[in-house]
Amino acid sequence: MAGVTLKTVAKAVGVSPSTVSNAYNKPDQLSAALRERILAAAQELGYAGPDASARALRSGKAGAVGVLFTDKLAYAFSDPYAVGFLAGLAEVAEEFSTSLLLMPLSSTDIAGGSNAVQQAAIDAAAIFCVPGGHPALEILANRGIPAVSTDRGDHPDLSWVAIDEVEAAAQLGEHLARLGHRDVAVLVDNAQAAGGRPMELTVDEVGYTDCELRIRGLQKAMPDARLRIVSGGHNAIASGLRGAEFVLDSQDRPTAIVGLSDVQALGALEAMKVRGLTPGRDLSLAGFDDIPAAAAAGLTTVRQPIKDKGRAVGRILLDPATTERQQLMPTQLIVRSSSGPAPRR
Amino acid sequence: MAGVTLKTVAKAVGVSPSTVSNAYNKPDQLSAALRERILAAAQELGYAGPDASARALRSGKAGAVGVLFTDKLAYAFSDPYAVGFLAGLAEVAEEFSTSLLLMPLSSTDIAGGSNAVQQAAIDAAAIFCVPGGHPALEILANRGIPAVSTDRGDHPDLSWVAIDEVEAAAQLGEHLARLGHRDVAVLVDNAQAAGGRPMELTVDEVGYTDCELRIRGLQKAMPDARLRIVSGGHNAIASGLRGAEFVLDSQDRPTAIVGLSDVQALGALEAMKVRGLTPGRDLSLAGFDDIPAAAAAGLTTVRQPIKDKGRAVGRILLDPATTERQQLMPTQLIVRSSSGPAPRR
DNA sequence: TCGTTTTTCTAGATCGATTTAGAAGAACGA
DNA sequence: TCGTTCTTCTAAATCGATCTAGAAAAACGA
Repeated sequence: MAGVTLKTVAKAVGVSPSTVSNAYNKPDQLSAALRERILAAAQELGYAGPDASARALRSGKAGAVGVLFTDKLAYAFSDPYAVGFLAGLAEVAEEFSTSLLLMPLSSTDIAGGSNAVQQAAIDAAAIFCVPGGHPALEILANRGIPAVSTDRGDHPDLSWVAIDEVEAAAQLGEHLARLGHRDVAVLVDNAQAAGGRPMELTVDEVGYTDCELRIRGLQKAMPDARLRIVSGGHNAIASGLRGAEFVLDSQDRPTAIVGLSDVQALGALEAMKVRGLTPGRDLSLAGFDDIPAAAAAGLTTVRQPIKDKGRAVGRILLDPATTERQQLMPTQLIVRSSSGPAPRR
Repeated sequence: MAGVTLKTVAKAVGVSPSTVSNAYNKPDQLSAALRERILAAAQELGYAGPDASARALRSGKAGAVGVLFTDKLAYAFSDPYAVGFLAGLAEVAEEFSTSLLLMPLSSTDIAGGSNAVQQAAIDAAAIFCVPGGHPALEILANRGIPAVSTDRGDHPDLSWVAIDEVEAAAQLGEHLARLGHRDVAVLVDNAQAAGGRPMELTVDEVGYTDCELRIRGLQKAMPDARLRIVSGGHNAIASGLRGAEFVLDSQDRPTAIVGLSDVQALGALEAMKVRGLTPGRDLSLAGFDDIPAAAAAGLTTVRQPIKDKGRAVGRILLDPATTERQQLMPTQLIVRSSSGPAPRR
């Protein structure tokens, strides 16, 4: 049963291996009758078609696109925003019958090379929300694998599909400033705080490029506001909850909380509920992304077209007809009931 | 820059290719000094480490697990239930630093072999909600790739992690029967109805194994009820909406609607809202899965431990210590406000 | 000091296909 | 009938590593 290769089939039929290969890959290179005969013999022998790895090696095409998907792969799926990106990407991948390879980014043994990013057989890669300077990015670059990022890089020849993070956050900041907010807590994703102990950070300690830019956008729009950057851990509802608790139970409570993702903001919403605080009245709350649950929760947020982002990344990676390798997607401030005028002191 | 291989590095350092290979894979097989020298030379030459495809070919390990993920890959991400499964699987994959290969199942050119399932370099596969008899399953079997399914198969040597679909559905059926329901519409995922035109089906026309079993469970629990099987298309909110519309606007409205997934049920909920129908009073509604949104919507449903399912599948595929290759997971009927007594005629 | 073990490294076969260049034969046009 | 083109098929090189068995050198024990 095992050990049946192209050669076995070729011998059985009495043709050359090349011909068997052609039977599978280039049907017009041999007579229909012979092809039938070969396929039948293959069936008989239990040959399941050309070996994937061998083909990949010889032809130089893996038939798969790698997805570098946030630090913790398992966390990625807890954010509908990330999932939306993946859905868009999958749509295009499906169209080009290409597989999607989700790679864990655990940075163990980077040098030794026993790393998924190092080992993965991929033709190209999509980089979603990976903190700048992550070793995996370097590995990818070293391997010479074309990549598209969801963050604008500084290299002019880097491909990306992104939003104007600074501008988008600035819009939100202006909205809050107009409402009179001068004391704002910002909830960010942070690996350091993942232990469970919420902590306050400086801008430079924020690892993720997009988060950093959003904070700068807020700062720009509300230059004389006090911005506290707080993290309760990875990007998840529980982290938002913890981060918000930390802030709400502190001596001087801010008048507004901004989650740099809706997921974080929804966590903060829970913390507010527990404390009997009404969003938009007692304290303003805003998020980022506009995931479906944000609408249901009445959350003010910044909408970005996430599925389109995924699709665009897919097109750049797979569709040769795509020439624009740097695409800026539109964003929109969505004002809902969770934001309101800052209460008087 | 390009064309740098093991050999190049070996020649540059003045050692054999085997030694360079060992420098990457078996550090204890050579002196630390030489290893340093080799790694340095590799760096210098721009060698990015052993080629993934070549390694996969020679060593027979691809370092990836395939995921056959529902018919339409893009649809899979619209159901939090499916995403939960993936999250659990990803967790285990990450632990074993194995990648996850999401394969599109579009069945084009199955015979020719230009198919993702045929071409994928994978060591094992997880089969999630793929209709029985799908050609991809046969391809997988032919290739001799070990697989774990989320449906119980009939072969005794097949691995699976599943729930007792019949029993789970029967519990829900009993609940509805006790409430006096005798006329129930069942919303199912169906590819035929994907065109946009909702349609009524027979049990045998339902493609998915799990759906079929759940219907049988309902039938078993409510033998003298009328069960109408209806589909509005693929598994998505919009399909549930369309299917429910079809049923609600028909001559004889049922007294209860069961979505065979929460996503479908949530779609039905929207259709009811539009028509001013209060779930649990005017008409009962139930789902399946217990996704987070179900709780928020007050949806009666059958809970299944989806993340654990994903984890269990991952363990069977990757952890040699796992011996139980067929695991039945528990389910639980969650009664919420969306189900109530059948109104008198 | 000599045999033995251990460490360090290498030669050559091999994994399973695809590709390139070209041979053999059939069909064709004049 | 002869040269040309087209179809159908093949031989041999190649993709880039890993593996097995074993050689050479170093370390060790008595």
